[in-house]
Amino acid sequence: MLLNALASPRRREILRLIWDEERSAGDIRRAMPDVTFGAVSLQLKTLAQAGLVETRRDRQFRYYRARRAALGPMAQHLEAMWADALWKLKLAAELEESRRGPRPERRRRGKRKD
Amino acid sequence: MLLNALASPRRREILRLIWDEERSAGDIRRAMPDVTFGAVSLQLKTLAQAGLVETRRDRQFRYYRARRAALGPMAQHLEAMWADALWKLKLAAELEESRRGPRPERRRRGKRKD
DNA sequence: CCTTTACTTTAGTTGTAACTAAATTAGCTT
DNA sequence: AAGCTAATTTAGTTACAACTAAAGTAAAGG
Repeated sequence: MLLNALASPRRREILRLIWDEERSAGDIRRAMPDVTFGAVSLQLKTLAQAGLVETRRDRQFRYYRARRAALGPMAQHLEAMWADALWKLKLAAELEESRRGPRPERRRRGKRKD
Repeated sequence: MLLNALASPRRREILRLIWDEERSAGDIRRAMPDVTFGAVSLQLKTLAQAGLVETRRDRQFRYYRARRAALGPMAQHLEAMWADALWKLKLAAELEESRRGPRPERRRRGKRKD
């Protein structure tokens, strides 16, 4: 659901990254080092289910881009928010608030099935 | 926060009730018998904190009314949702889904402080 | 084949939003 | 004053969204 998808500051942060140009999932993750790749992937899935992003696959990469048309009147609202310097601080505060365990992801080193 | 306040189907249901005319808290509660008075009051508080409702006090009653202006472009979006018959079914489904224990409120019968 | 890279999915944890029951506050009536 | 009624607030419960770690999938390159 549109309103539900936009209620999360994390998802709005992602949406903003892919507002003007598509980016790969890894690219998006690199822009938000406080969460794991899995977390970003799940949020992208939520956005996709809400119809707010479009996906393109190329080789081993998946590219995401915001579907502005699907946002209707909210597109303007979001852009206004992002343009407002005060809002930038609010977003930072919101993210800080919802960041409870920012430990780094461990490196995988081959399979360990037992 | 606007988007956050609108993300809850329960709050949108309340907002809709007080869209065209003010209603007392008890009146609102009577329109949603599946939750307690306390639950409605807390949601009204959330809406008030987001600046989405205005309150008026008269004798022992508190009247609430939607502040459409505060909703900006979302006002239209909400009205469009409510006008759409399909959306009515979706709202019903959402509420049904989030209704986990619709037991009636017990009658108070004097204080028991022990 | 095996390993690495890119990403998704699953299983399990945790913080918080939405709720209930009870206590509380406040106004009205007798 | 006591006893209503209207509504809020508090304390505690529960469901769920957001996360992590690990496993799984898939493509590229040795």
